[in-house]
Amino acid sequence: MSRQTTSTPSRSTSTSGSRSAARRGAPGAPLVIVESPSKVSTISRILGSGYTVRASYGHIADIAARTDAVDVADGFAAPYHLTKKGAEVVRGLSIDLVGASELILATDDDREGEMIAHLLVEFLRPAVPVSRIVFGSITEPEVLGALEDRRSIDPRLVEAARSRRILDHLWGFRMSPVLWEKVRGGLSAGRVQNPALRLVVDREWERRAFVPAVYCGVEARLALDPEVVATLVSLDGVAVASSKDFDDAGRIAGDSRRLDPDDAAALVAALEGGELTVESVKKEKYTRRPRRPYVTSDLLSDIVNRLKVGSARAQALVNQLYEKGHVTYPRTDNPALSREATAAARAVAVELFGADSVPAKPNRWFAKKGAQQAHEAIRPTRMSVRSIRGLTPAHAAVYEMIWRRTIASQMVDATGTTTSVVFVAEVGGRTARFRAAGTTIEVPGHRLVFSHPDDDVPTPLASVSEGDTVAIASCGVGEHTTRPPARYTESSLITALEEHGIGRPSTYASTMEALRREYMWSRRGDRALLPTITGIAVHGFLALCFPEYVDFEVTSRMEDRLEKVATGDESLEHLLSGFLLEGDGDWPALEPAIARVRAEHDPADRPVVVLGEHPVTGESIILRAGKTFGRRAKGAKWGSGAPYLKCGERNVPVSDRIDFAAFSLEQAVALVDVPREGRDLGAHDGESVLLKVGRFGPWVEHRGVRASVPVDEVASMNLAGALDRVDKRKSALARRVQS
DNA sequence: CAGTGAGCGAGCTTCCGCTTGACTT
Repeated sequence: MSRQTTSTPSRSTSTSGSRSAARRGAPGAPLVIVESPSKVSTISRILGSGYTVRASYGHIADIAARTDAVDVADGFAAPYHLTKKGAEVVRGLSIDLVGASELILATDDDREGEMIAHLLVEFLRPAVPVSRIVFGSITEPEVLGALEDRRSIDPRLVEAARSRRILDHLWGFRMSPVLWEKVRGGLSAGRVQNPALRLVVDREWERRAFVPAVYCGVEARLALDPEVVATLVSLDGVAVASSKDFDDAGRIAGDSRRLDPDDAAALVAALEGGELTVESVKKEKYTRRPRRPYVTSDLLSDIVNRLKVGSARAQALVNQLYEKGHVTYPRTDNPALSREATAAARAVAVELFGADSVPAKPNRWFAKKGAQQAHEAIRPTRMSVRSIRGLTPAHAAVYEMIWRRTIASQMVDATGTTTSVVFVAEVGGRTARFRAAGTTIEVPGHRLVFSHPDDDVPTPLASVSEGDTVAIASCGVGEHTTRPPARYTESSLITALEEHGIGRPSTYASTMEALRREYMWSRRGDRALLPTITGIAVHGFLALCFPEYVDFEVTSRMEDRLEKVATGDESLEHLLSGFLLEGDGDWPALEPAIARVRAEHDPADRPVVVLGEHPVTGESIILRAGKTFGRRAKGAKWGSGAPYLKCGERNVPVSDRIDFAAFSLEQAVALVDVPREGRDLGAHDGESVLLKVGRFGPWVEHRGVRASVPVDEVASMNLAGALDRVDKRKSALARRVQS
């Protein structure tokens, strides 16, 4: 949804008169402006009645959402206009400013906060003295201390923010139209979404190319207490291949060898009822630090995984806890805890688990390079409060996660011992070595409070010594298959973006929604993200024509350059000119690249994939993204824009949402072989059953009832199968009529 | 994202980053 920008006042004008009296602060009192209204009451309480505290509600102004918003010829000038909401905010603040003795800008301590402060001055035009203060957390010492540490707005930081804003605008508003021209109307490109899409699409190609390897292994259950399962690791000194030894093509990558099934069977037969000798016992210290206190990406991931909700809902849950004052600021990239919070978390741990549960020197956590660090980690505001009455179960669960994670972060490492035992057996003239490993945790430390699905599960190993012989309780051959890399979920995608420093805590959830518009989807009840055919086509196009602009490192390079702007070592114009016009060490010039692609790239050369040849006609079958049709604002389409299969002269539509990794030549042939007018599967009740292929995929029809057919069932679809689908559809329709 | 299934017509789409509401069920 695009934001309207206007500086004309609208509605609530009639009430502004009466509001002004109520709103105006104490005469002669300084006006303090923060970004978020939920900070207002706390800061008000700290400052007392001598100050008026108000909020800007985030950004109040923006550059226009139009391609011509930036005047390149005029040194990349891009005027900021009040947004619709910003105009209302500014109107209210001007009233608050009447009679104020001074204006104190207390927006967040980061680049965007500096820009908001700057824009407030630009649009409020105060006649009183203006100063800028920052505080890391809303505590009395920090806030009062900040008042003693006034500064002016940093114009370089503002310039860095402006550079970021304009660069993103140029990128998005110049590259998107190339997609409309070369791929399909309505599509979008941008600094954050390009690499995010790449992650999802690359993973899909990996899965498509993945060749599972089938291999067998031998496992021996040993008569120990607790029972130990030892795995065959080598035969006659040659390593036996296991899942980690195979690459994505199903080949063995290292020196190991696939175990021959006959060898395995012979070995099992020989070992049955026998024993293994302990060849070596190796003990290593096991240590795991606590996880860092929550930053937005970690917390969203954990909520999405544990509560099975989308990232937007996850973000809303945290926001609501914050708005009620239960947790600190919910959008942060900084895992650091304040000194007070650290002490409070330690005190809670000591009270619950004793003095030994915290390290002598408090654990400290640091933000990654490039992080904005305007806030501390997400933590309970009152550390001793373990649960809060009156919350919904979802809110309570999120609060408890935050509480646990915070306390755990201040506790001692989990330590223990990892024991690895090698067993040997000489059977039938062959030397078989087995291995078993186990971990015992002696000091659980932080694990007492916070557990994570990725935590190691303790697996105590029975005590054995070198030279011991151990009876084999049972022995067997196991057949295993390697698995392709997992698809991303919103949770893991957000984590990956955060690791690359791409996107900001305030935008992760909306980035997911933006990508779901055209580029990715998930099946009902499944969180795995699949790229659409459009998404695969767009990424393919971008990777081919603008390889530097799908790079995971572009954002971090941009951040380095913005840092130079912030320190005064580079000008906005120099940075943007390099980015758009001339190119420099960090990026090729965007505009010439676009001109080249416009002139040289033929949309006809953009198959998504050549699936292979039709076994009968010999023609190649090609999957293509939809034609360059536009889409009306209200959703009605100009052209179908749907992807299609091309086989000779014939075009067959395919759903944008198919399982691309599994989409095979056989499936494509089955689709292409369905005639345009449909295939008659036979008659039932005097009327024929028809199989057709439409733009939402294949479907069958009988007596006006239509039911869709999964792509992988087209080849084998017959009269009985079609009637079955039609019947199911009929009863689904009937149920719907009832309710 | 349930459950659709045209083939005309010639003007729309788009970025990232701050922050809450005012809608309905």
